Amino acid sequence: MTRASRKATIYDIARLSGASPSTVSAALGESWRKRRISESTVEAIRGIAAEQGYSANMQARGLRQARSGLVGMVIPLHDNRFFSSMSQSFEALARDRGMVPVIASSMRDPAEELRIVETLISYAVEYLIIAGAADPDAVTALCRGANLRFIFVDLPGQGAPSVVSDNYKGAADLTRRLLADRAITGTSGKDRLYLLGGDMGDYASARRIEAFRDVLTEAGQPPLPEQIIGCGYAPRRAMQEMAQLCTRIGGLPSGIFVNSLTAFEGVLRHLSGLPLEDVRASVIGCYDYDPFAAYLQFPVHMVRQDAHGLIREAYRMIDENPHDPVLKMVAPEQIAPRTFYDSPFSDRG
Amino acid sequence: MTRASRKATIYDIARLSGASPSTVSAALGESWRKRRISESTVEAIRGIAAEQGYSANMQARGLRQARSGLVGMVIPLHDNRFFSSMSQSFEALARDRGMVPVIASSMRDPAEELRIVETLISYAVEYLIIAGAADPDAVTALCRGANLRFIFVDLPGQGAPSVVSDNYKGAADLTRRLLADRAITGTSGKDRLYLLGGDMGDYASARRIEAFRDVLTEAGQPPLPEQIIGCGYAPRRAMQEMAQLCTRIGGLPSGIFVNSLTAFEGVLRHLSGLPLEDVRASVIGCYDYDPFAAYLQFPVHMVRQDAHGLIREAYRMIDENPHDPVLKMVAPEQIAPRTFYDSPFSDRG
DNA sequence: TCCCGTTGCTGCATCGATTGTGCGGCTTGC
DNA sequence: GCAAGCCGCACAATCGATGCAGCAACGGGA
Repeated sequence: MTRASRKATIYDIARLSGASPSTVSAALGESWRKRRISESTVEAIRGIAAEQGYSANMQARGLRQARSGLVGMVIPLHDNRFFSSMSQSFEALARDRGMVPVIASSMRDPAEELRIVETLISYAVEYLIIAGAADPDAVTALCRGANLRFIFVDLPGQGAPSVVSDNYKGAADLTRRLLADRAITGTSGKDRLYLLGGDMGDYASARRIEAFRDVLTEAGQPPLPEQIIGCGYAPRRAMQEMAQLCTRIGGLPSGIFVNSLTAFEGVLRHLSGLPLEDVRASVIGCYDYDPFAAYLQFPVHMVRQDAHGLIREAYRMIDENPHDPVLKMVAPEQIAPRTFYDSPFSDRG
Repeated sequence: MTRASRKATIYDIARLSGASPSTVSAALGESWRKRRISESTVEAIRGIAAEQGYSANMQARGLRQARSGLVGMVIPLHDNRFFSSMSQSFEALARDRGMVPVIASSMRDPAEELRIVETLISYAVEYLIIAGAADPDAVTALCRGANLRFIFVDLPGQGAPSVVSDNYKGAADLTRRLLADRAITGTSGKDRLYLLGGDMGDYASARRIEAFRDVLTEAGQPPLPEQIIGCGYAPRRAMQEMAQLCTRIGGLPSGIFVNSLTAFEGVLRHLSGLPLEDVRASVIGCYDYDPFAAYLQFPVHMVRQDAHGLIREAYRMIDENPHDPVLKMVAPEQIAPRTFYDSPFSDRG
């Protein structure tokens, strides 16, 4: 730019090129052939535009065309392996279709989540993915009101298109693996399998708990209420609950099913204060995968949720735009202790 | 909305309320007092707006006001503990000042990075933070041309305001810790400290390598060129280089300074195939922190970069808007092996 | 009664890009 | 020689929100 006071507009380019603004607009876009602008004019205009560092004002274009080019996604947290993998896939797929991704995190706060959705609607996002929704019904109402195409991921919405992990199968398989790894009789407080972490109320946890319950029941040891500790996702809270549990039953239980990586952080924190042989006497599973967590001082059975698959299916559903709300399931993957999973982005870092 | 065909506008509200569009605009905003709109009118209009599920069109507002309410940040990757922590802080601080954060990842591709910056400029972001820039000079040129306030984080730009980790100090301290932990003579290929990961060309790695070199030199064992293996950040590549190194020197070296968490993933992958006592004979450090990596089967000296602090300083610099470009340093924190760090978000998950 | 000030609101231009319509000028056909 | 048609472009309306300037109505003071 010769004068850096302001961004160049098509009117500036028009003045400099001697053409009209509409000609400039056409020349810089795709429509110049249709509008019968001569190639020489187009080239001249494009030259000047490049010289001036012109770039279109998307607010003006969006206003006129009633489309913004934005796709939105709401996640609970950035700072989380599962959701940040989703972000990576979401962004890649958005750019593949020439759209600009906008990702916002709600901190699992329903009010914040709603505020974010409203904001994204204000910015006229064309589609919206809501991952791990805190209040799916309110979000559904908002999106319906704004006539916005939206889709839930990880946590489904009532009567809204959703893509979720197959939490039941993932948790059932993990529970079976834990039972197969150690003989657990279920006859004393210590000799039981405990599930720790997650909210009783949220869909994913509910399905996992259901699976946990069913598998234990099949195995002839239906779980007592105190075997299921839905203490949320926060590391600190999980650590406290873990400590309490150990105090209550007088030591580590035979097996622990940890419901998320963040909760596992807290559990690990507790375990790290115990003698290693005690920890190794327990069998430990975690519903989520992390390469470092896979190689701790004790073996951990893990489940890798297919973040990329979830997002891919979400986009597919957006494209197909089904008349009736669909619930699509994506299978998670069981990861044996001490195993590395090759992420699609492991050639980057 | 009574008819969900379209989003309500101030013109719809005006029609329904019998007021004029300008009155509606004022009533829904902050300026109704200044414009002497009566309180009763304001309430009536707000009632109707709420009923209609009205929300302002930010494209129109932004166009008119020449401000978008957006703040942008470019990061190399979402799927990375360091950068996703930045995202979390960036978003929290943006919302604190009533702005909407837009985060994009470049995959460390300079061309993609430039395209993203152009896009963000098109959307009229008001400030831009570029973390881990792949091509700082090109970004600087673009932002200057668009008259945009921008700031580099983690990797500084020439003659542009920047906030970076104190990589020299962090790496020097880490190197010293490694040397203090094991007697390393530096007299044979195996009995040396190796640095692995990062790009020789990028600023952060360059400073760290400089520190590594200086400390080793002080200790009387100036490093050979082959002791510094700048193989990038990708796990797979780091694994291969690690394997090659072991082949070359006939086993694990006495010490390894791993330059990033992602490279450490690859290193771990190699180490996991070796007998544990061999691995434990080496001293291992990683420039980055992860709670699980802190509790592996062997001790790891870690460095935690203050992502939140970096972003906080970046915002501060944006607010202060210094005339001359400044380079602000933020100290990283040394984390002893088997130690947990309490993140500011560890009460969430 | 006239003038002035205040109150409460409306009209209109504007931001930058897009797009339907239209208008000269030149070529072509017969 | 005149109508028809194409070429290459300009004009003006439009998207939704904002904010300046101004207008009608009303009250109060002289």
